[in-house]
Amino acid sequence: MELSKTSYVILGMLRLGRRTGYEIKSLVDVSTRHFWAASYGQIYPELKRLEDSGMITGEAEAQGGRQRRAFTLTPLGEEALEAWIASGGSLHIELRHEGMLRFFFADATGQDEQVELLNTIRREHEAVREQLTDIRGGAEAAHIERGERFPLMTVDFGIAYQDFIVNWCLDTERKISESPEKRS
Amino acid sequence: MELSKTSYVILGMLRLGRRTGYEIKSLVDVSTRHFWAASYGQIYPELKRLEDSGMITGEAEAQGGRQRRAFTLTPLGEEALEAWIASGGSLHIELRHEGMLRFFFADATGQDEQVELLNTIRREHEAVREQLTDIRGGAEAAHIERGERFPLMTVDFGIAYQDFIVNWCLDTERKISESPEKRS
DNA sequence: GCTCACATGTAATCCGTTACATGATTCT
DNA sequence: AGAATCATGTAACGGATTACATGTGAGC
Repeated sequence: MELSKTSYVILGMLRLGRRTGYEIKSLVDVSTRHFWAASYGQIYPELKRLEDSGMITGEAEAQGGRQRRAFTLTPLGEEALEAWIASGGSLHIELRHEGMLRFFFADATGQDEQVELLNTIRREHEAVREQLTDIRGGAEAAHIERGERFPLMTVDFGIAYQDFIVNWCLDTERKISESPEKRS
Repeated sequence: MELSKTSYVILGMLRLGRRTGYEIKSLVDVSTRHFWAASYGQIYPELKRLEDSGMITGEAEAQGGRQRRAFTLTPLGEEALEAWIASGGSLHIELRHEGMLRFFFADATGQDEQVELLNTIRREHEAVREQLTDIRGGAEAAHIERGERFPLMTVDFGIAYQDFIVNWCLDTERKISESPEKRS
């Protein structure tokens, strides 16, 4: 049984406790989103498949009239999760960066546009950096309260990563501004 | 007329000279692939669409019996390319990193597996770094011979980016090895 | 003669997002 | 009363990869 990466996201989130599809999505949005996103359109069908294969079990919680199905990881699911984390082999690593793509072709424009492009890129990454600092508190709390170290280390990686790109933008902007323009 | 990002890749590559679909694909593989990949399954249909909309023109080159259609950028295509590079607004930036995803959930495994995971991640990025250094010579030549600065800057960004992650892996490995394991 | 690089394309498939449809509960 | 949040799901669509099908030309 081949599990998609996104199904491991679900298994991983359920390992931290009993959760609904909605809660999984919310958690993803404040934790893994920056290196692995997931939408309702993936999560709900995948929950069904994982239940069918016995990796998770869902129980309806009648609280009032609101429908709500919370899922728990089964031993089988936990095993699959741990095997995936520990499995060697190649990783799916993929970057799509429209900013870098434009930058690659930026010989086609003038210096002003080049600098403006770098500013646009930098602003995007600064915004993400800010989101990550907002999130960090929660990850820190999870570390202190429940001993979960890795979510915090992951957020800190994310912040350092955004900083790296922001600084590259600033350095490169300086470099471009200083050296004379040669329009090709 | 809405162009996809990948069609701009094609326009951008054609701006550097007359090229076949095959050549565009080869070029992408040694230049933009690390932040924007493209496959034949996208390139050939997209060439057709771009030709239909008048952004590029293709001419058959009868050299021997081998079929070959090389494309050139039209003024319309060049305009579209430049407008895209200079256009502000939000950029499509997306990262999918299975290594970070596993790392996020790594509280579920032991210290040995955690260290091994970091090694796996590091090795992947070292491999990409090596590919980029192989490419760099070509980008440098393009700079010196044809004044194309941005491809070289982009490769250098890529190398620095890989180095950043490699170093993070090394730092984090040290951190994990030093501090006592607390299995949750 | 064989293999590799050149060269063009399409079909099936996968993965993922967006938009839509529906409704209950809680907070202001 | 109205808005925001909780909650579940599906259908349409888009973007991209993989595998397949086909054939030429150059070098060993």
